Amino acid sequence: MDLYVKNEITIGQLSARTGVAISAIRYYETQGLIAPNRNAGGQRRFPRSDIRRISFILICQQFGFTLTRIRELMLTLPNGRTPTAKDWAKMSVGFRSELDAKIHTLQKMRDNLDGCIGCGCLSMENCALYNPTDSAAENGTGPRYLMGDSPA
Amino acid sequence: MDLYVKNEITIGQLSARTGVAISAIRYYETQGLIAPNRNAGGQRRFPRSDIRRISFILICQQFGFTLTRIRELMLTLPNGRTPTAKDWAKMSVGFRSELDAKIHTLQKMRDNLDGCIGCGCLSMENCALYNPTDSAAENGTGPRYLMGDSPA
DNA sequence: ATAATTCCTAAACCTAACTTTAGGTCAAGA
DNA sequence: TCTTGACCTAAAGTTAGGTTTAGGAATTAT
Repeated sequence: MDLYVKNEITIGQLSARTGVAISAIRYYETQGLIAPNRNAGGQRRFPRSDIRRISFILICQQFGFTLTRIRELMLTLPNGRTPTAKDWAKMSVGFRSELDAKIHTLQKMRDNLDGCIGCGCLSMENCALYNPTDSAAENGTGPRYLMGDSPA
Repeated sequence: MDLYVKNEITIGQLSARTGVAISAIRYYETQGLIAPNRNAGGQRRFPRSDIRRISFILICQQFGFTLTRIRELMLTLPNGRTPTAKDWAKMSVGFRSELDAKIHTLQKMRDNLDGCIGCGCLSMENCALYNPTDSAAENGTGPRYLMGDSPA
């Protein structure tokens, strides 16, 4: 009755719908990523919109975001009421460009790696693409050219 | 003298060139990702090609590979001699398509997420894009539509 | 009404990927 | 030579992101 009237789901149902383990869902709660209600008996009852929240978490993880960062992102969503399209859109300002940047970086790395493998520079002492004149040391740390710096 | 003749670098130099902490480099050795030589005094001496190996590790990590997987990938590289272009190319068979697939997945997620945010479906009960007729439960677990399944 | 499920908490445990610490050794330059 | 900075090992500690266990309470099915 409770479930029907309030249109809420149990932790088992949320787990089945998202593929996320019950223990993980409880863990997400401890990390402030979701905040389910409780029924009279103390059991968790989740709004259906939490299926979307969980999906969002999974997607963000694929992009390499930590749970801490994901919580920050979701903090801009309303706490009491169900988020509207406007709420999500507001949150996604800047987020979309973060995703774009991440994809861009990966593409760049893939292409450079591809180029380097093609010419053998990943294995050779003097590769114009990767490290011309072997002077990269002066420019600081990191695999700078493959990561995005231009070999000046 | 040793360094000049053998053209090897110290762990501090490798750290400076890659931006990877000395402790991490030692850790990579325990994990079988690199296998430096030792000088008479027992100190590590790295071939310059290990700069590329470290760069490769960093790139793979950005793509979400574990060190275990990365070690597997690099196992196809020769152990004794410096890898040639052909060696790297051989290793990259299949690898390139893994990278492509990863990028593809992220693009798909970004686009679907974008669409969902645009129409508000991440917050609404009945969204044709995300979960038509709310019957996704029958199709198994996971945030299936956002992750790639088509909504039938 | 009772049995089988599902759920609860708290605390311990786990893996990956490192870092820190402690107590020394090696190497390079003045 | 001697001193200072770089390096060594082994072992313990750390953080993220969970899972497992133990002991019990709530719910659902028969």
